[in-house]
Amino acid sequence: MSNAKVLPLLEPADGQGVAPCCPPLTERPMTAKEAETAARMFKALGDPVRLRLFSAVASHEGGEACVCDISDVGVSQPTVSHHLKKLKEAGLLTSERRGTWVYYRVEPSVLAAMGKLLTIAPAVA
Amino acid sequence: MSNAKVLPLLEPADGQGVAPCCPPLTERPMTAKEAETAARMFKALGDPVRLRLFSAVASHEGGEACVCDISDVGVSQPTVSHHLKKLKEAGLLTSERRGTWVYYRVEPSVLAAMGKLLTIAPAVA
DNA sequence: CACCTGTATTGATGAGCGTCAACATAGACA
DNA sequence: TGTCTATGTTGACGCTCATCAATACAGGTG
Repeated sequence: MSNAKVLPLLEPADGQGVAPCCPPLTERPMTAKEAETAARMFKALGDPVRLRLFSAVASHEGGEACVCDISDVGVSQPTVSHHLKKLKEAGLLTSERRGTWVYYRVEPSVLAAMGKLLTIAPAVA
Repeated sequence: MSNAKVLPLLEPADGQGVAPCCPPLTERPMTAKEAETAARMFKALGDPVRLRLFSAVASHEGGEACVCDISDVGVSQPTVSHHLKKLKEAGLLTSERRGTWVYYRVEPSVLAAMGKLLTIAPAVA
């Protein structure tokens, strides 16, 4: 149960498209269901410690990092583990155990989807 | 005290640039202070009701909306007012009273800054 | 002035969250 | 097997938050 897909925030992106959960925030008012989905992602990044952990993973070589590489954020080890779990449950990270260490990696499609959410002009095709 | 700048999330953008609070999440690990700042914005959008309110304002004609236009989100009027205040405190919205009604409008530079935070490739100049 | 509508504030309540110490689990190695 | 390191889980504590009813405030109209 390492890379469990906990939330269907967005489809696995069949070809190369991103298949975001919702249109840009500025395109039309979000429905309740869309907001529920998208808010989970924003909420996951709404904690300073989680944001640092996520940034540490995202900026690490190869887009992945061992827990031991990123756990210097000023909180205890159980708290780090707890936050990484939250990021995983939000669909922002995946994890994989390799020997003694557990490596976390970003879900690039989610990052792109969130970026599109904040797009100003939809630029209709 | 209508358009009070509550948080110095980003500079007023002198020329036309955005002057974001922090580099893209993927560029390098965020510092504690950067994370504190950016997390406030994400946290503000981390509630479904607030996300709907923000989207309603952002997608409304002219980028602004009267409270009466967007308060149909399934919660009481005081709760709507409370969430709009939170969005304002996070620097995502500004408000202005015009006669009987209060109009909220998005801070476009903040939207752009958040979008840049989620940029995948920094595309070094 | 009084009255009405739109919006904000107050105070209370219950749920959720961030944090830690203690403990548990997984894998490597001898 | 036992032991060590890395990571996850449990349980508890205090704090924050989302929500509402009641109330207050602002501005318009009569």
